[in-house]
Amino acid sequence: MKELPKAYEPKRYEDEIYRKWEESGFFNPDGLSGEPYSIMMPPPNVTGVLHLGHALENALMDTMARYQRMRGKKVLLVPGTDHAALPTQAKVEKLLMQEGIKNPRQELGREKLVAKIKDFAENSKSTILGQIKKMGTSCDWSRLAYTFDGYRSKAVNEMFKRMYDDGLIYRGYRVVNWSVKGQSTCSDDEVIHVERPAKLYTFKYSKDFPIMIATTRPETKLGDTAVAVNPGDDRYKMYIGKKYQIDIGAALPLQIKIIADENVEINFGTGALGVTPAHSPTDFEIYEKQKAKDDPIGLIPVIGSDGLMTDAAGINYQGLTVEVAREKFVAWLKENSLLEKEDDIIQNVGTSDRFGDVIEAIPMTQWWLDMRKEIPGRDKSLKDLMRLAVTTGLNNDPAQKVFITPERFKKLYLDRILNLRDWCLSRQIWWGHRIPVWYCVGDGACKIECKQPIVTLEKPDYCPHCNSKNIIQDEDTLDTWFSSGLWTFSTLGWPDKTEDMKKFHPTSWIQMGYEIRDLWMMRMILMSSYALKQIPFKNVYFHGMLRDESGKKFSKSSGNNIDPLDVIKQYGADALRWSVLGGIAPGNDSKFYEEKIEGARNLVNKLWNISRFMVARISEPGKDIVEPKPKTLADQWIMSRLAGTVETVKENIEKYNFSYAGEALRDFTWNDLADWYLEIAKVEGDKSETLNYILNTILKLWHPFMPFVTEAIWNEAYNGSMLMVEKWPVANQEKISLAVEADFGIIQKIIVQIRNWRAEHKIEPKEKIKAVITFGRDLIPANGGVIKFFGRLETLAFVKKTVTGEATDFEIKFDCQVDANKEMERLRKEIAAIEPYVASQEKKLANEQFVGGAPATVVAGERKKLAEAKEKLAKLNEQLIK
RNA sequence: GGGCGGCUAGCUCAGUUGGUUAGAGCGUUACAUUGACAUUGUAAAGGUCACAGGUUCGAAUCCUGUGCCGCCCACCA
Repeated sequence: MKELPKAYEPKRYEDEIYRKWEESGFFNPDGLSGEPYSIMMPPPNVTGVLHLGHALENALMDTMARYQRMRGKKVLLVPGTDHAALPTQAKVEKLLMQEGIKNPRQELGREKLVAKIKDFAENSKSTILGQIKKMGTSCDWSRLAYTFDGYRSKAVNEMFKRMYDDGLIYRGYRVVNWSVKGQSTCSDDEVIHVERPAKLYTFKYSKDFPIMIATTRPETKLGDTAVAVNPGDDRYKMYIGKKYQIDIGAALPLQIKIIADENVEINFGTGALGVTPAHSPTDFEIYEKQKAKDDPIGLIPVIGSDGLMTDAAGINYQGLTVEVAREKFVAWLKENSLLEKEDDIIQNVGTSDRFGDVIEAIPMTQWWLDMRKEIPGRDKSLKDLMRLAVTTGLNNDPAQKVFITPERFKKLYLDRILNLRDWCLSRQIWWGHRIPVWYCVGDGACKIECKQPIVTLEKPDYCPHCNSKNIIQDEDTLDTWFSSGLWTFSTLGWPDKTEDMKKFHPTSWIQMGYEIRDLWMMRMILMSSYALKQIPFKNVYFHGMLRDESGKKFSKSSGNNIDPLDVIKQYGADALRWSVLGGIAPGNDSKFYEEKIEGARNLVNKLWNISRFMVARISEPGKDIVEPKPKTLADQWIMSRLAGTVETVKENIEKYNFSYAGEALRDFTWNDLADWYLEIAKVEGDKSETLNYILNTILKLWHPFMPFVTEAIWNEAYNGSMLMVEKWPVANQEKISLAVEADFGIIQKIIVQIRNWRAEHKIEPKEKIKAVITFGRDLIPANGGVIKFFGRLETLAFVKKTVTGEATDFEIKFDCQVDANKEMERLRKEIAAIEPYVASQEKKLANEQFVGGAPATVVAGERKKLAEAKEKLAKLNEQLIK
């Protein structure tokens, strides 16, 4: 027997326990046997510290990892961090600007700025890793990965080269999403659409121009080269093919060609679209289409990468910001009576998710990944692979199919890839994987071939064509998601053919927030399907977002930020884990607030205290014990409930219903075990074996959810061994007995009735009363001791029922001074509650359609219910008359 | 414009293929307090399951429509 402190103090145990786990070597799968089970941690960005969302992710991953480890799997959970190219550079630049460095890129230059970012990244990396440990996450630190370390860089270059050699990566002059503030491109996924009021201007290029057009961006009209109309539009048909030369103030007169395009809607606006190929992705597509049709139109960039109007915009506009140029151009239209009208509208404007400024569409030469092109020798495009991975499975192999939880996200994913355009890979920021492409800037002796980019894994010494040593690397870096897309296998040593690759890929399960579905899941599927012909993971689970009490996202800017470390400090890691996991459903957001953490802390403490109680009553604690033989109904009952709980917990973890699994376990622990069985143990006595068995089992069940407190108790109770690698309990199905549970339910009902009666008659809890129970079944007197104890009865007598009614029936009479009026009132209240029910049951059973239509078992059940209710009612009426 | 999710007790949420008198936690109220635990116990109050139709013997659950809240996608100039 042991004396444990009254309350669980997480601080006393957590760090030491984590150290013991780490030292045990069981975080590393090499020390485990069994079937491999792998989870890759979504690497947190090295932009700062972990927030609550990460706490949720760690709780989810670790619960799964610990469960699987105890199930006897060879579990690998790889920790890591993401260099998060653009977000990190944006963040550090912002900090530097706050320190007074106005233009960090100009003032520091590439090398120094990258060094600063690296410092910052390394710093936040170590903070983050420390936080992951605090959460109790059982990951293999020997396989720690970073998207920007040597191994991962090697994988990135390899992937780029393979894709380039396959003709999927190309360099092309196209319209990109350009952030003027960030001085970089971004992908379509990083553009956030924001609704803003805007003006829609309807105007003509000149007095004799036959068609009106409308626009929200008048200043770009200085670069128009065509007007597109629907070929079926009778108003404009006759103009198709005609060319007009007009002067609206641009450097050169505009050459406007009237062209036909099916996508122009006749009924929208003026039914004509002013085409600005340089500054609209749609118009650029028209430009390309026209080129393909051998009926080319021009392309005039009038906005530069600095966000100012270019020379091509004309002497009156060049150097102006777009806003000023817009006003000026509109003024000019008005002066020349070309403006038909201006309407106020709400417009969706694309903004940069990191820099926040409005995204300009600007044509540039960039690196692209082709989504639609057939992969050499595979008869499929990347887009096809991405689709097949979730539908039939890659190569029609069901083993190569990704299962998505919740299922509705599968449809969203498929819809998304349907509209996928080529992925712009290159970024002009400096923090990130430099594109593995080199150019010969030769010594004048260059050949034409020297203009070709050289794509190699490492810097070549010579130009392969002219042998010049004058070779420079592409200035640009890769989209950060390119390296994240490789995560499931770059973490396992790819492109080398490692043992880990063989064992752990495809990975078993991954979890992530739904907000990065398009950014990350899609690209992992793309990369893995392409390079390995394997899916990256067999199962993917999407969690929702944690919000505060009023439904707002947690963020520093809205001042509602909660630091997981503070929560751990105050309540412990187990409480934090439980509070983020409680009440969540796959794919749904959930709310997080103080009371939830308190509730979790109370639960942790409750578990601690029932364990204390049990440990004190176990004469020979031992972890290798056989199932005890039940001696009483209560024993049978608790064993049945325990077995049922083992089953429920397992089933629900495997269906990713973490919340439900936990609730079932809580329900058993608190309501069945603590409130009933442990109380019974006080009267029935001699429960050592059973208590040992129960404690043993529930600690294992609780471990994935609350690793620290369970390990602490385990160590106190069964010192020497480690709970983390104990075998997960197997439900003894034979012990699950509905009959036993129903029988015990009768005893509970009797006790509740006595308690109620006492409460209603305001009988002091201390006061012992006498009672007589008329019973129909022997199990009632057999549990007399329990009833007497719970009901605080002085004496309890039993009378066997003479008339046989319902088998479960019992009646309690109290020998005690009570207020007769109160008793009448109580009886009336009870009668009033039952009467309507009896009436509705009678009506239901009188309904021939119900009796005829419903299954016999249902009808029989309803009949029984009616009989019981009627009997109870009769008895109450009888008592009332007395 | 298209789509998705939510609407169940004061609050946060369960409710698994339609079948007890719709549940839990928190909060509230009353009572208790040397007991493994006040980070506790016992009990009570509290719900037209957003609304309107429909299918069915029977609907919180299935179908249709409406409303409100939240989110995602889209090149509507």
